[in-house]
Amino acid sequence: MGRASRSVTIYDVAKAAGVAPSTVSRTFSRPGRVNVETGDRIRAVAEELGYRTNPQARALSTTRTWMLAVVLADLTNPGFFDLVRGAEAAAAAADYTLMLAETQESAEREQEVLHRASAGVDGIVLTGSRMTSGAIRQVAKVCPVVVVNRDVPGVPSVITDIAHGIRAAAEHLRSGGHREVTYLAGPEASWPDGMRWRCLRAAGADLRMRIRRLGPFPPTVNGGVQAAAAWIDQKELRGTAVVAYNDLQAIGFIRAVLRAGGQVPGDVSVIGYDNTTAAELITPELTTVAAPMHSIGATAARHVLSVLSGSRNAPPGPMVLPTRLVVRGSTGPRNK
Amino acid sequence: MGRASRSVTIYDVAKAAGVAPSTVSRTFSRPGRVNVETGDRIRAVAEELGYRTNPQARALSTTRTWMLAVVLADLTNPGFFDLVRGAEAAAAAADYTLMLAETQESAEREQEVLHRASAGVDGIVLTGSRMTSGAIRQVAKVCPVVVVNRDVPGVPSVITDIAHGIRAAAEHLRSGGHREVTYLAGPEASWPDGMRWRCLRAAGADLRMRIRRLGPFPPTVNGGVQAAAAWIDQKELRGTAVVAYNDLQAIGFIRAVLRAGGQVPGDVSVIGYDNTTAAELITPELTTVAAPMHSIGATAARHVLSVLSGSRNAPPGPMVLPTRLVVRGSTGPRNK
DNA sequence: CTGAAAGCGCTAACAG
DNA sequence: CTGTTAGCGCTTTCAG
Repeated sequence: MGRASRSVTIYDVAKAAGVAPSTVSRTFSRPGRVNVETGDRIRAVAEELGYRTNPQARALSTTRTWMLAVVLADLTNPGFFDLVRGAEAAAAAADYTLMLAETQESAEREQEVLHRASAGVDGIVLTGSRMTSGAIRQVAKVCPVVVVNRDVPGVPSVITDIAHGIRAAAEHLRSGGHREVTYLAGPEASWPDGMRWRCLRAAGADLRMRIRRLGPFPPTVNGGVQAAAAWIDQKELRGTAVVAYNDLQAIGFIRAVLRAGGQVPGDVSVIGYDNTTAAELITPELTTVAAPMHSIGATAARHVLSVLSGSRNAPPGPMVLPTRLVVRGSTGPRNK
Repeated sequence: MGRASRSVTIYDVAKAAGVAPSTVSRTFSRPGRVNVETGDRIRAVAEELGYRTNPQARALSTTRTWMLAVVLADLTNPGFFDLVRGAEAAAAAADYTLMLAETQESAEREQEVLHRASAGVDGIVLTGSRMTSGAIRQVAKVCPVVVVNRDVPGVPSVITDIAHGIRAAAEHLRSGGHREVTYLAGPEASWPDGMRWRCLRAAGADLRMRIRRLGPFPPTVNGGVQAAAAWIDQKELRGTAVVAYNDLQAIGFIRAVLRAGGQVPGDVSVIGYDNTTAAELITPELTTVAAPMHSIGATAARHVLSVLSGSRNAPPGPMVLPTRLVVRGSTGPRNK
């Protein structure tokens, strides 16, 4: 016999209100199916007694926890804020509570987190995953999952139009006269990294630009600093423009170049990815590819919710949202 | 009768392993109290069947959810990252899972979030609260709470040595020859805001500096921009130094001043608060007061946990952690 | 519309 | 060490 600490239950309320427990239960779970007067009385008594419905007990009999998990690789990455808020908004609209978990870029931690979460939430929005597609499909079997920024066949996902954003970036550089651009690679297990690289290559081929790749480097300011060191080492091969895996990396790169006496965009034009708030903070301000993070989060959450409510029409492929290039001061015409 | 969707339960495992359900239960909740061979067999069978212990059911009989909530005002505020990670580390060490909730600076939302969370988690770390002390005490009655960055009599809390940090800031300015400093106020319901202001006043009185207050302004980059406009309007009264509510505000302030043609620190020295990563990103780099956010989070979480495990010795007052001034390029000698 | 009763999956006495 | 037996608080048939 579990010796739970006493709190106010439907039984207490029922006794105080002179009705059956099931009526109290209905009052809170199916308000329509109870006499409105009785309902009011019960609610009043409940309020007075300080009754709080116990979500665990409810979940036990309904298998619904009314919780959604958003699991992400790195809390620190500003790109996620709006995503989280979008998801939160969509969840709240459906009376769901959001739970956030960070995996710190570790596939192992991610596995563990997912394992835990999947038992306690109704659905999962998985972003920045470092796990294999197989492992993700596995999780998706146990608990509805929507993957963000990655295409995992068989699992619903929402991604952005990377090809378009990268193409716009390449065209922008091309129109500034740049013909040799270096891509600073992000984490190896990152799907968007591979995608950005391929798209940039394709755009380069199309626009007759030479594209080189450097890295991988961590997706952080410090990673960008490392990248700059490597880039500087390249001497004559380095070209006149750089597209970084993300804003943080681009910022680190710019700072390191400036510190080494270089000029941005004088010596090198730099483009980031994500359009985080930091992009506007630095000098020069960062040209970057922007995605509608809020919508992404909202779309993903809404889709998990729709699966939960039994919608059987799995979309044929990933849902794709648009990107756009935001031109600022870190890019300029070629200068040599 | 709740018609829960079938998943693997201890009964299934028990049958397959030829033991009583309670033995299976023990295997997972009290591994010590079961024959190691039997335990191994059960674990093997469980693994094979894909058994997952149901946290809701467990919580129902133990009243322990093994979840901690960290509720914070603004996800975007970089100061929180390390706090969250510290809390996460402490929680993980005790086998607890962290759940994050954002209140977006709204007391109403906060109330609501707390209401929800308190029913589903074992304890709460409450940071950046905008609620009244009374309301917080109320919540604390229902569910163990540790408040961060605020002193709420009767509720355990961890705060930082604001007086020390602000005093160091004032001394630093004073030694640069500054005698008139303006404090840019943060949100009105913010406890640290009031505290910083009072400490700065006190330090000013002590060091014979004149302290003025401007605001309140939002604790954001944009708030800093607004603050700069107000500050510039002050004309002769504005003094030669500014202490902002936080880094974001300080950054906005600096940018706006630079944009208006002013010099930093030439015309005005600026000090932030929090030592967020952005402080190092901007030009000039920001002088700021740093607090050990990771420790704060860890301390808070550990304390909630200790209350949960029945430690009855409530600390007499808030636990206070040290602060220090990080001097960078946004402050310099007085120049007029 | 309301009451009675049977679980949801797990834990915790209590015997043996 | 293991089996038996009551529940934890809530939902949901099934009667009335």
